[in-house]
Amino acid sequence: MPAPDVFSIGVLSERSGVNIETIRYYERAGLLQKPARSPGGYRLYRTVDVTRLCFIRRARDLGFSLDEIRHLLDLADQKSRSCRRVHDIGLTHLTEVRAKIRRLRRMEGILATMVKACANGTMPACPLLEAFASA
Amino acid sequence: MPAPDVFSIGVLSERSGVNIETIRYYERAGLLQKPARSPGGYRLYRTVDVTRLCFIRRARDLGFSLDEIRHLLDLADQKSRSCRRVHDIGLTHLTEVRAKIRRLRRMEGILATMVKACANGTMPACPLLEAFASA
DNA sequence: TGTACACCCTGTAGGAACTACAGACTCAAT
DNA sequence: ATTGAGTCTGTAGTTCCTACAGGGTGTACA
Repeated sequence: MPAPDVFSIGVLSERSGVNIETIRYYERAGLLQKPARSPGGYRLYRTVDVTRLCFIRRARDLGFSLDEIRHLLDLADQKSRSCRRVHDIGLTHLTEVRAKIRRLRRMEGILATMVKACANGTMPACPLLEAFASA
Repeated sequence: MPAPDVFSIGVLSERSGVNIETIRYYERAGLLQKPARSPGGYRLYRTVDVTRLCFIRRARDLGFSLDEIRHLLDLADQKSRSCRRVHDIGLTHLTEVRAKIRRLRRMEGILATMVKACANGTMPACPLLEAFASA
């Protein structure tokens, strides 16, 4: 590895918690820029790539599609030059994020109730399903 | 349709917001019980199926895998007889749900800041990526 | 009664987002 | 110079859907 702040895909995988194969897949899918290469053809990464990959991982875990994440990353990269466009895309995602938070809160409350009741040994009728019937 | 509280897969799809093909897929995958059939072989559903499907849809949207949802549904169905087991599984999911809420909150704050700044016409340096670097 | 026409059936093949090899090459340490 | 872990490309498999094709069902209306 030529420089101390440059590292291999294995190290990137370890630091980001993203599978090596998945990293290469994200590169093919255009979510990560093609990295520099060592003389022997090894991919060379930097800290900024760890940050970006962590973001992708978290966003995926929260149910965003790769397409949505591409949009969010474009926001971060400020590829959409127009402030108006940044505003609009941001607002759309904001609405979605808030809806997800609401639903998770509801799920949280219900799970907490179940867990507490179960700790007491009294299993309540399960309200998990009903909670999502409406919203 | 034999009875008024019994309906076809098309109606179920409409009421739950889940694609017809996906409903059949969930049945194959064992997330939905095999429904009753009309004399001609049509699937017959009831309101309880709408509830269950809505739950699956929401949970998927929140990033849970079908396997995790199976677990949650088992909790709801109380297939896991032991209260201790219900407690443990519930607690695991509760921890996960709370972590998701934390991350979404962070994302919400950042998006809100960006959107507000953009409404003023001043584009800030983007903190979206950094937000997920640590947790 | 028959005949449209929308709906449903099974089965299979595709897409998205990974994941897991195989077979060959690289790199660092000895 | 050699060994062994790590990486390369390419391809094939998995999960979770999604979209037909080709055929049967249900009902409404003439």
